[in-house]
Amino acid sequence: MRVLVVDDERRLARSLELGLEAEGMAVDVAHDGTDGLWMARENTYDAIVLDLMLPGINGYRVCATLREEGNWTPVLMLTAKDGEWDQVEGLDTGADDYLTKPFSFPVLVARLRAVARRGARERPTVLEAGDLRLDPAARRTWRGDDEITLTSREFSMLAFLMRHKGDVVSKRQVLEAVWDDDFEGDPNIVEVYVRHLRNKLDRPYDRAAIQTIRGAGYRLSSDGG
Amino acid sequence: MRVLVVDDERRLARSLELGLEAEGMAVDVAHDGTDGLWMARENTYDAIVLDLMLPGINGYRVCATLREEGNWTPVLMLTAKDGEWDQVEGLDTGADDYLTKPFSFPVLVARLRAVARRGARERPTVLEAGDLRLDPAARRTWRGDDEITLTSREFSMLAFLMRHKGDVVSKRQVLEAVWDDDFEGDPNIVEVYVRHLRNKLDRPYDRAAIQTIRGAGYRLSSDGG
DNA sequence: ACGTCCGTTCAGCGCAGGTTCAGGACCCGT
DNA sequence: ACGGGTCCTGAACCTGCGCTGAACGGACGT
Repeated sequence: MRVLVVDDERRLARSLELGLEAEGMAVDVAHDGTDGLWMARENTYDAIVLDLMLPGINGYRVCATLREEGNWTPVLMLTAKDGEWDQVEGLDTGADDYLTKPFSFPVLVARLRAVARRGARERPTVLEAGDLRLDPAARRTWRGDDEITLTSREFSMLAFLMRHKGDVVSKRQVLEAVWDDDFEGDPNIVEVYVRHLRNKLDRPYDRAAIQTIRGAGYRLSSDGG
Repeated sequence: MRVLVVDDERRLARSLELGLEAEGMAVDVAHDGTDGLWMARENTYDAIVLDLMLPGINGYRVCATLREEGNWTPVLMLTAKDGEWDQVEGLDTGADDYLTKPFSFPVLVARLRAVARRGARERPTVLEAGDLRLDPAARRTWRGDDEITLTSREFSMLAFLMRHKGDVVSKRQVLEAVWDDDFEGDPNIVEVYVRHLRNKLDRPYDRAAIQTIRGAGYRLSSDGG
């Protein structure tokens, strides 16, 4: 059984590596999101242990990216938080299970085996908000029965908004999720893309899915406007 | 175990850093609220030691901001005062524990470990006071079934009042929490915003959620008026 | 080489919403 | 009754946010 461990806490990663090898698994380790993503792409694993908070690209995006690329290797997400939201979030991204830090090692092994046994997910998740639908794996979007063609940036921005539907997300959050954690350009780019999305999703249908909350950010209405 | 220490007293911060590292922890240090907030956002810690009184942004707002952004890293608040208000205030903000200066180092370590072990807090539900409801994540407010649209300032002021429902809060406290702890403008701004809130929340419903306690401050009635 | 598509930057504009201010109402002590 | 202080009120002012259209430049295909 081949396992990839992605965690930036070296000591934890190291002890996981040793522990899992003691369980008879073949373990690869990556210490940040970029490496993790790269290794997951290049190799075939039976499961991936993925920390949510990572330097470079966070676990959330690593998982989402893999899924969007059609890679359905089982993912066990590690998270330092235990809020209900994070659970939903993790699963919505395409993680198959999650574990809250701190966790006991035997539990991790059990969950990991279960997730790997269950095999890769059969069905990709489709995000919905009213009559707005978005399929991350197929990279397709619909408003009702009409398919909407979006560019790459537009798509990942809408995906992010839909994962947070109903909640206000700040411009900063959007930048970190859709662009990069250390994006240093003009934040106005977010406004520009909101505009693009509105032109494609709202204007032709006389709807208002994306609301702007002045001084706070944007909110995708959970009923699609 | 990764810990972030935010304290502007360099000597104390330094000795905490050394002491905690001697306990086997990985310690990062920030000397003001702005840096602290930034580091808490950028990294993942098992716990944060946060001084209440800070230059830049005070500890109260650092914690509140993190929570509003969905960051539930355990926070141990340090305060130089030992007044009842500060305890309530600290915990209401989303701090998990507090410690009054001066404190003994072993006690700090013990509390810190306890707070980290207990893990991050659960995400709070919406704030309620009678038929007044406020959802920090969605940035929405209702009186009964009617949704009330508030501006950014109005919203954060009402959020503050609701976190302290039933308690009298002074104008000074409001200024420090909603504006800045070094706000130097006309304190009358608080009265102006109380007025705005009353116009939106009370007047149309013939209610009186926000009471003024002459010479002391304001109180949000815990039953919404 | 050229055209097209996308991502990004930029400057101008309109206005929501924040802040200030002055006058009036009210409360309280003397 | 009077005066001082606190709070309320309405309006005016003005900053900065978000919106918009256009232009630039790189990647890519033809």
